[in-house]
Amino acid sequence: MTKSDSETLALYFSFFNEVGIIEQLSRALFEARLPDGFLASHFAVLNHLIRVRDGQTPLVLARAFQVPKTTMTHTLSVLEKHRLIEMRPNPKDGRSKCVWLTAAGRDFRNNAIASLGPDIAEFAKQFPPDRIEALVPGLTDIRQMLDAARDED
Amino acid sequence: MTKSDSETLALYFSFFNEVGIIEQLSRALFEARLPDGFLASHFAVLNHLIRVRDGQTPLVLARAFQVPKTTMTHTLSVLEKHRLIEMRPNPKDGRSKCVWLTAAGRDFRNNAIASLGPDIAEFAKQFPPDRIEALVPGLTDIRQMLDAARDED
DNA sequence: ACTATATAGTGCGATATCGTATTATATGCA
DNA sequence: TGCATATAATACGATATCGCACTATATAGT
Repeated sequence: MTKSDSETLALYFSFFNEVGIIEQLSRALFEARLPDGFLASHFAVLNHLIRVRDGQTPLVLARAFQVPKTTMTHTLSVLEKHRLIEMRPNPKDGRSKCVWLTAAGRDFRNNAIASLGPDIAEFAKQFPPDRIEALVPGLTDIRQMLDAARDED
Repeated sequence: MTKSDSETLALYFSFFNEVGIIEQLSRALFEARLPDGFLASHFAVLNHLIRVRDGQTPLVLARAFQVPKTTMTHTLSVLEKHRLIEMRPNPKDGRSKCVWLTAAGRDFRNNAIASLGPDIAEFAKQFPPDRIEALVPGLTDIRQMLDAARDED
C-alpha cells in the first residue's frame, strides 16, 4: 500500500526542514571563519566573481543569487567600502555598472576557502565523500526545479 | 586513484552550496503562501509549538531553532502582537515565561500547511516521494553532526 | 526623430537578525 | 543566611534584507 497524503506531505516537509537547519548551522560555522563583520553573503559574491567571472553587472549578480537588486546594491557597497571590489561604468550601457575584483578581494576569498580546509577535513571523517556524492545530484535536480518554478512568475 | 584534496573540497562545497540555494528558493516560495507580512520564522515557531508542545520557554525555543535569544524575543513579540501566542509567567522560574498558542495561532499554522498542499503535490509530480526518501536520512545525519559540532563551543 | 515604455541602479523606510549590556531572579557555596 | 555567580528575558544599537518609488538611460513603435 502507498503512503497517505498526509504522510507524503510530512515527508516533503521534513526534507525542506532538514535543508533549512543544515543551511543555518553550516552558515553559522562558516561565518565564524570569516573576518569579523563579514557574512556569508559577502563571501558568496566574491566567490562567484572568481568562479564565474568578474565584470558582471549588479543586476546579473542579483539574479544569480536570487536576491532583490536593492539587496545586491547594499552587499556590493559593503564590498566596495572594504576595497574588495571596484565598480566601474558599463561601457555597453550608460545605466549600468560592472563589478570587478581587486587583488584584496581575491585574497579575501582565497583565505576564506583555505581556512575552511580543516573544518571540511574534520567533517569528511564523519561523513565521507561518497555519501556526499550520493546526495548532490538529487539536490541539484531539486534546485533546478525550484529555480524553474520561480521563473514561472 | 582517489580524488585530490581540492576535488574533495569542491565536492563538499557544492553540497553546502546546493543546500543554501534550495533553502533560499523554497523559503521564498513558502513565504509567498503566508499572509502578508509574515515570514517563515514566524510560522516555524507556531509549527514547533504544535508539533512538539506549547508552554515552552523562549530560551528553549531559541535553542531549538539555533537562533540568539534576542532574535527569539523579537519573533515572539511579533506573534504576540498578532495574538497568535500568549506569554505567561513561568510558575517554576520567576525569571522566565512560557509561550502558549492561541486558537488563532493554531488556525494560522493549519491554514499555512493546507495552502502548501497543492504546491507539494505539484513538486511531487516532478520529484517523487521515493527520491525524497532516499535523501532525507543522509541530510538528517549531516544535520545531527553539525548540531554536535556547534555544541562543542 | 519623437514619444511611450522598459530597464539599471539607488534612496528611503520597515522589519529581521544579531551582539552587547542591563535587570531581575535563581543557584551554589561559605 | 549572605554573597558571588549564573541564568532568563529584554533594551538598545548596528547591519542585512526587502519593497516601493525615483532618476537616468535605453529600447520600441509610430
